[in-house]
Amino acid sequence: MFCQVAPRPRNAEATRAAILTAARERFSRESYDDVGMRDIAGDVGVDAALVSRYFGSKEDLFLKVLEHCGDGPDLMDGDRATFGDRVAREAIFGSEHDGQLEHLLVLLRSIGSAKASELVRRTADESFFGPFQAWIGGRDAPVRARLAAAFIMGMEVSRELTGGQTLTREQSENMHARMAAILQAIIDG
Amino acid sequence: MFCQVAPRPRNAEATRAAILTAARERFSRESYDDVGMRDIAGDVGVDAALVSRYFGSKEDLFLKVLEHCGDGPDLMDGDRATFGDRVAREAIFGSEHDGQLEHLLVLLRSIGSAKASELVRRTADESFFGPFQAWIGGRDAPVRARLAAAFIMGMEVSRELTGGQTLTREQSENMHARMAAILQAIIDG
DNA sequence: CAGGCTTGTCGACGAATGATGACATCGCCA
DNA sequence: TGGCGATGTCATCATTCGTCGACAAGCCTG
Repeated sequence: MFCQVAPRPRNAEATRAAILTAARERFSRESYDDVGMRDIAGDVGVDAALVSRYFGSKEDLFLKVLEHCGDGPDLMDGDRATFGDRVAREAIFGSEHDGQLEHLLVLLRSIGSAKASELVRRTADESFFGPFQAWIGGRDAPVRARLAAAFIMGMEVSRELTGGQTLTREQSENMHARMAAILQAIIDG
Repeated sequence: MFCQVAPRPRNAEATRAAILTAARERFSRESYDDVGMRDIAGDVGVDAALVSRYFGSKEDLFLKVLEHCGDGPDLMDGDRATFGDRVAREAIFGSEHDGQLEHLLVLLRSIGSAKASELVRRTADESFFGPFQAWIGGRDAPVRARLAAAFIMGMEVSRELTGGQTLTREQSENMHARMAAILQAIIDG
């Protein structure tokens, strides 16, 4: 007996959106090089050729994902006085992919890939470093923005590298407090 | 007129060493996926098959590079009281590849690659996080080690992302001072 | 019901990659 | 000097990847 799956209802817009969502999830978990068109298509239950037809090249699709990522919640939304606490909480306790750092995660995953690095750099500049620096403001804003951004990104990298081993609850609280204080100090000038 | 290059003298050990050096330089500039056996062989002026014969698989070669990287100068060599200053100087002013951070650079380049991530994680753990944590010591050493490591790695990532645009001399000095202070504060407890 | 545009699948191509075994060439040693 | 092991090259394979054109199936309109 064959397990015949129900055919996807013919709806171009829905399919397009599903592909984009699947692509975003893939690109936030694996690097540009490791994500294949066939993988994305498989997640949606669609042929790989369709992905190419809807989004052009793989690079175009990746760019669309990067553009779309800016839609989510933003690090800079919220009270400035609690920035350190909020971001540290997200970076340390945040569930893996539903938070404000997903955009950053997509960028970090593919930072090493030669084919994607140009897009990654430009996007990071236009939709992260730039606005962040403007939001920080004050004396030495470019320097402080780089420091804060580096710390945040580094914590993501660290989580990736040491992903397996978790800290105790107490240690996590400790780390959160320290990270929040450092970040807030950078933000405040 | 053909430009006939002098044939490489037949010396297995020298060739092996040259391949390993070329591989280390490649892997510190490009990700695991972007580095091809033919690239490395080309740098040495040798056929790609020879690389396979000397080092087995590409993964084996990458592992050899990771092991060899530990030979260089270490972040933890030197006066503890000037750790922040030293590392910040290297991270901000350091020339690209000859410093103590080259090891870290190799790891960061290939952190996204699925084929290399297992080796990267293990190496980072064994030859960086572990010793670093032990070196830091004192209260909450695991937490402080993670924070310091994250900050250092984040600065490398930041340099990569914003590589094109340089800061003014004054801004760089400013950033160095801030980064050194933060790092030193973490180290000191 | 019939035509036609839309939506999706299938098979294949060309390029690039890591890897392998057969072959050529160098240098040492008897 | 003749031979033999060490050193290096060449051609090639199998696989994977992104992409493309031809074809099939579905849905709406007349």
